[in-house]
Amino acid sequence: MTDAAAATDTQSDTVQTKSMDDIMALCKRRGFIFQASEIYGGIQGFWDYGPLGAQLKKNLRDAWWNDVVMMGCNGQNGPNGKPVEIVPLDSCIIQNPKVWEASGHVAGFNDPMVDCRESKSRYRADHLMCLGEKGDKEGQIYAYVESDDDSYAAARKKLDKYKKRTLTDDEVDTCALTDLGADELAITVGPDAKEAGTLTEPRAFNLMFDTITGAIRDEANKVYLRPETAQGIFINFKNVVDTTRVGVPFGIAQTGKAFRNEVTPRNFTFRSREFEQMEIEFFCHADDAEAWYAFWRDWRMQWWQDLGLAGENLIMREHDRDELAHYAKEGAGTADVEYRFPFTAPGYGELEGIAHRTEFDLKQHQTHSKKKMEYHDTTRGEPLPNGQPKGEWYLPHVIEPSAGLDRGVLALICEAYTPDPDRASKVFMKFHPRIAPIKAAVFPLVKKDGMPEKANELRRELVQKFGRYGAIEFDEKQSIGKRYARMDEAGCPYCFTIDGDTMADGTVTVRDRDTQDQSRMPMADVAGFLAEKLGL
RNA sequence: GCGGGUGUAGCUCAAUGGUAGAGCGUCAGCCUUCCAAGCUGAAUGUUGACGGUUCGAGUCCGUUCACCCGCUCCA
Repeated sequence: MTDAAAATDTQSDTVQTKSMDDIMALCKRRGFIFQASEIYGGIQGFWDYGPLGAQLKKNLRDAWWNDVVMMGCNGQNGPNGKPVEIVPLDSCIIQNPKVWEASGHVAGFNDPMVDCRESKSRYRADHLMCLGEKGDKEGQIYAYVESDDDSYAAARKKLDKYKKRTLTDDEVDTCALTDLGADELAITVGPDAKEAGTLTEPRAFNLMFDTITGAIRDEANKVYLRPETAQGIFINFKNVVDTTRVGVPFGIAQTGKAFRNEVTPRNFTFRSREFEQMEIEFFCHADDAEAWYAFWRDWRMQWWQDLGLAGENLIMREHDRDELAHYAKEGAGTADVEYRFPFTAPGYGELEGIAHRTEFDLKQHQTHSKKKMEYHDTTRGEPLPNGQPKGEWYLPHVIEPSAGLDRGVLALICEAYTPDPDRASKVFMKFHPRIAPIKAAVFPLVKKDGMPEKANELRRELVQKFGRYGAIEFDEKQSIGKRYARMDEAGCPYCFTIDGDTMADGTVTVRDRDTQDQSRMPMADVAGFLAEKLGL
């Protein structure tokens, strides 16, 4: 998360006034999200989706799948002036562990950490350096943070004070903290500590979950649950190229679960240990990477806005060069689509990252697997005598728009949550009709005079036409006000009510969730009305 | 991992160490021609879990689990 652009939030404080506790209570009450394993006391970092949540999540996933994959960025042309080509993939959660060695995750996800008992600080062990007087085996050693001048200066100062004199650079010896033995660690003073021996032994944080394949528990058969779906795409790059009539530039898209053993799962579903990603790896020539990066960055922002995350709660943030991931250092850049959640406000939390990963991943897999990953581009190269291009072999660059499905759902829920003291439910969920889990409700005004039968006719028609997009509710119990109120809390955009006039002239009342306005229309027009509202 | 807070019905919350309750919601019935109306009734709890002190623990103590906030972390 970041608090960039946080300074401009004074005019709209709608999000800040939304209580995350209230939102979580509604999620439980209406069956959007439950704590996983709740009856056994829960389990940290895992959440289950209830009936409404599951449908909401599916609607968001479907919207992504349809717009990205099936329609190739909603049918628009890419920067090359041609339709954007995307093909789907569904790769395994568990792969050969060498995949994660090649990707850097085995090394990167095992950073040993050191805690300081005195200052309560935590450091990455490989980021800590130590200094002491040359040749001194027993005097105190001072730890400092690598390439942090202030931290180094503080350590030097502490050393001088301990030795009661100012040491010259030549008299000082430095080494990595990870090279220290237990004895030496006991006489080491932490970067933010005054006393020696307050640093713990470096402890590995296993950020990848592992398990074991085969019937026998043998460490040699250790495998990992994927921490990102992306690698499944990279390792299938050649398969797709060889078996599908796609040519660079093109993308491979995939949705699926990923797992990260987060040190501190927090903020409802925002940082879960099991989560679902929606990832595109878009392959293009290095020369075109910058244009494609800009294209994806802009379109992905637009996409989230079109789903209802409009306004100033959504921002696009380009990363500073020094905070880029290792694979993106040399690229055109990385940008995040970020949403201002109640728990991040006035800062923002990441929904999707668009990164230029260069050719890093394909190169890694080419090196580790010793399989050629280069693409033969027959549209490039010098023209041959017969007029055809000579062709060019290269490792494509990758633009990766990687979105968090669960984070998207959470943002949609937070955005939709709208307190309204003037209405019966006191709150309603203002979901965009396209992603609303319940698309419409049909009510007989009273349970007599043939109204339930008539209402059932309409219900049946709507289920047949729209049931694949979401639920069509039918309710004949209790007062009409209660039924409207229930639908408000579930976020159903339109309710259709059959009354005495319906029996006489065939018109029904349509009630709008957001405005609470009511108007009449012929029952025969309802399906057309709903189709238009759902964007079908 | 550290510090602080919280945990009682589906939800929001009460309950001096002394019989576990209310409102809302849910369900059933009556009533009802457009916004949780009205009436009647019903179901729902090992008070997060385990242990201890006590004649007696939702309440006090210990441990543990989960959630929230602040650090930390987030290839």
